Amino acid sequence: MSEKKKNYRDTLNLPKTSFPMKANLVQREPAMRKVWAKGKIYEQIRQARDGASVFTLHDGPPYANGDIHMGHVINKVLKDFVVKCKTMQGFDAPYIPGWDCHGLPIEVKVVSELGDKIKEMSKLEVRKNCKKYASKYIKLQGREFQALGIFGDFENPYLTFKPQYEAGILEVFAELVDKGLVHKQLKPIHWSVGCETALAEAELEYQDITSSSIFVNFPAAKESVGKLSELGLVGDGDAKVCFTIWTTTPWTLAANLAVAVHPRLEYVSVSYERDGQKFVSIVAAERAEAVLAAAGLEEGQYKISETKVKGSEFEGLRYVHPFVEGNPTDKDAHMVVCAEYVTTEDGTGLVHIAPGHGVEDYMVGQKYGLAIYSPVCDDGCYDDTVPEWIAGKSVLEVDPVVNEHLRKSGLLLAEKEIVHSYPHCWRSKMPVIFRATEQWFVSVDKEIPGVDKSLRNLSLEQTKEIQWIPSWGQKRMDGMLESRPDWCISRQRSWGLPIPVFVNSNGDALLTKESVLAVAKHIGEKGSDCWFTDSAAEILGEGFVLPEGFSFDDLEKEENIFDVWFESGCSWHSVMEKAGYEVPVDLYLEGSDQHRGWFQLSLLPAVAATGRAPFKAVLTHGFTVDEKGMKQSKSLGNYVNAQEEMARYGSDILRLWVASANYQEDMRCNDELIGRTQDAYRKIRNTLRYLFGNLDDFEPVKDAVVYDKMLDIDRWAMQQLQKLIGVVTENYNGYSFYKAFTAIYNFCTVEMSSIYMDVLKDRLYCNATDSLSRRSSQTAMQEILDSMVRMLAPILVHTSEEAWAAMKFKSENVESVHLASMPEVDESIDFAGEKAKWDKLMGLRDEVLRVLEDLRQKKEIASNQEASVTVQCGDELADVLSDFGLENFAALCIVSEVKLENNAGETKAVAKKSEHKKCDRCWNYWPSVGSDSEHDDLCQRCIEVVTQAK
RNA sequence: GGGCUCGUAGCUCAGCUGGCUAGAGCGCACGCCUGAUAAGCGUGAGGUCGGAAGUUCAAGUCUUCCCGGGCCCA
Repeated sequence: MSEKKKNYRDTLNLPKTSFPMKANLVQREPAMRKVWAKGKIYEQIRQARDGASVFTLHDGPPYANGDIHMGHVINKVLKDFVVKCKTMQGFDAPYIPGWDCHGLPIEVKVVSELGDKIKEMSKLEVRKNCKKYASKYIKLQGREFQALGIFGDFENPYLTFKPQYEAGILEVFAELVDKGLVHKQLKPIHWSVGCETALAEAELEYQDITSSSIFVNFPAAKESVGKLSELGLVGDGDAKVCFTIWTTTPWTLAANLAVAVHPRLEYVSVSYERDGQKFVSIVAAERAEAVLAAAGLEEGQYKISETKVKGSEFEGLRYVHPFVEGNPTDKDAHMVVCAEYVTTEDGTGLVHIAPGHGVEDYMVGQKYGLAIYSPVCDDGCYDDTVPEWIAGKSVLEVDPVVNEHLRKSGLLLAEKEIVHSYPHCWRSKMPVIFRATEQWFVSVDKEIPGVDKSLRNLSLEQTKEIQWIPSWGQKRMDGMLESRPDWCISRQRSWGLPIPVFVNSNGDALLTKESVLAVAKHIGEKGSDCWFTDSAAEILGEGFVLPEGFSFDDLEKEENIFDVWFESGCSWHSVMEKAGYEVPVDLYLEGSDQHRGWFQLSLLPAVAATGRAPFKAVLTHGFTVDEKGMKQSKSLGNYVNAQEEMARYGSDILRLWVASANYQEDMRCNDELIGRTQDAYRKIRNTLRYLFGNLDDFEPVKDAVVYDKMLDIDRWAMQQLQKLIGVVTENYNGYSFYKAFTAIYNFCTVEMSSIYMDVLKDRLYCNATDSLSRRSSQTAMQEILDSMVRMLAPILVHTSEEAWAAMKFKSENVESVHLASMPEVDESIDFAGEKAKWDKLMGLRDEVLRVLEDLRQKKEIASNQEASVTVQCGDELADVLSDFGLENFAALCIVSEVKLENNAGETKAVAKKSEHKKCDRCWNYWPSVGSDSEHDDLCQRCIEVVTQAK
């Protein structure tokens, strides 16, 4: 008996394929990449698309430092999705990866690695080491990116230290100079004491720190006390009359030049006694009680004046600096001024002003003609213009000294500690100070000649022309453009592109469009090292005509370098425009932090130089967070190591994880979550494998069945495929990869695995190999396999390639699936018109399956094939069922028999164990089993198949 | 503190202009199959739609406030 059964097994068309169930991605992927590398796949693709419409995704340069992390993975994989989709849609979509190579992080790292050796090294030698360092990481990251299955011109990436790139930066800079947007100015900027350089906003990190916050009495000058008496604020002639200020940075008091009040705010005087000395303090009415509380004075110990005076009344009054004798500047100082930004949120309503140490202070100082006094050196220590007892001390450590001095002189009204968020240098991690230095700026508010608009306004106009994905990107960018200050583009370091300014002995700067272009030409040939080796004459060229007042033997080179953001912000020109691509490019795609960073700082130079944004569309993605939605960091221990994940699961899994998440929001990510995408991968892979297994004997040219002659359920499958292609196309076009993924995945689980492929088994396995019914389903399966593999190609780059290679027949005669095209919807296949019918049939099928489950729970049947089902329903459904055919519906439910009772009542399915015998070959319980005495264990269909085969 | 943004089952996502007992897939539980087999199928249990007020005949969907998260800034 068992022998007999075995024989029947051999008469079946069981799946057969060499496409393995186990992916073995970690082993298989590198081998596949070797084949791609050997065949120069990227070059092949570019050649194949030569002459096609161009789609330009311009790569934002990652910083050439460290291993790649999940942020890189998300960004680069999304970019690769875009490039591969566009390529498969027929575009010539180049991908030129780039790296940001200059800048502080590398220099700091190199300097610390060099240690003491650095003292004997020239700038040039330091730069050489930096270049070596950057190059190492460019190679490393390049390998890591390619290990993700990313295609691109990794042989010729763009690097911001390449001479031609540097020349491009200067060409853009020349335009800005020509338009008068570049100027030098003494201005407070963020200064890193640790790194001894100016910092850009993007180079700051905010951390909570504890600061000493102090209330200080600034004694009013004698001549001003009279005025205060007139105003009715001072009665007691013995009292020390003071303007009371509050500050969280005591060290800046040394540079104090004024006290600001709000012109329309009301002020009062409070009288009290301290250490036997009577005081009268001027404070904002709203702040009086809070100030007194801070000073530890209780009710009865003080008196608040009835009189209230508007701040504007104080303008021009004088005070005596609490510890600086005389005026350290050559301009006016130590007076009360008015400023709109003074608030009563905290403090006293009087603000100490140090124009050299705060942006708002600076602006107030400009208005009142104060000096920009900044008595702090590069290393963060006071110079010798301050009182002797603090001269030379580090401002980061001097606060207690200042406080103590004030306490001794009786002017410290109160002191307490506060915790607040304060900017820190991203490299040295030290608190940043505000310090006025001479820096180069790009003006955002100066009118650009010819257009009569400022760079700010012109940029704001441009954001309207850009497609922002998601759409709120514009709001975000506009907000930043509206509030940003002038762009400080100079840095005082070695590792970067020098700002091409020459100075003569009069201190006049040579900076013209012509001079910058002349430098650009020289640097484009020799690289920026030449700035440190060559003479001004060599750099500018012998033939350069100097403007009046300059001569070659009286030209010093400035040693400022550019903010790296200015460098990467010119990539649209250095990389794209110079290579002949049209600018604006089609797409920039980065994390949403780049609204402030690369997007904005590319927009500004481009708008300034060309009047237009450098991109047509900007797509941003969110960041990875842990499973609870919290920020990931190594110190919190919730950090996901991209290298480990790749080594554990393979890059197709990582890519599938990227594809499965909605990148517009934060993406929850940990090892478990990535591991779970393996389940989805297996389902997709097994779906492909099943299709492969049943197509082994199928030759389309010979066996294919035209759509009209296909079986109903096969046409249904074809319809579902068209629907899927439509959804996937739409979502690939809209960069909604996770929606495309969901559609493909659900197609695999529901339409294919749970319905179609299950239903098909009887027909595929048991019908005659060459029967129309079998060929019909194979035709659909071939089409589905071919389309699925192509739709999966942008995401599962390796697996789809493996599948493509395993396909005996393909819709396109190309070696790699990445050279193939995306499937397109076959408009002749109407799935909408058939939907109503199928909804009814599938609904009824669900009902039948529920009834069968009941039967199974009662142990009356095991497999569905053992069941006989009776459907009771009304006319409408009965008609649908009759048209479809009861035997077809039985096949759809994988039961042996379906009977119909048109009882005009509500729809109901009844099931029982079949009364018929089981066919030993197909396991169906059909009436025909046993009707043939020669084959009493078989059904009629199987008898025919078995005898025919002989 | 400010700007932008997000918060629907354990996970990934649907829920259009407010309108039936809030859906899907995965995962989970239970069961079936053993002719896709380190596979396949079925059934089922899971949700105060972050919270609270409000507008409305009706709110996951609109308004306000609050809570929590993220990015950027101060």
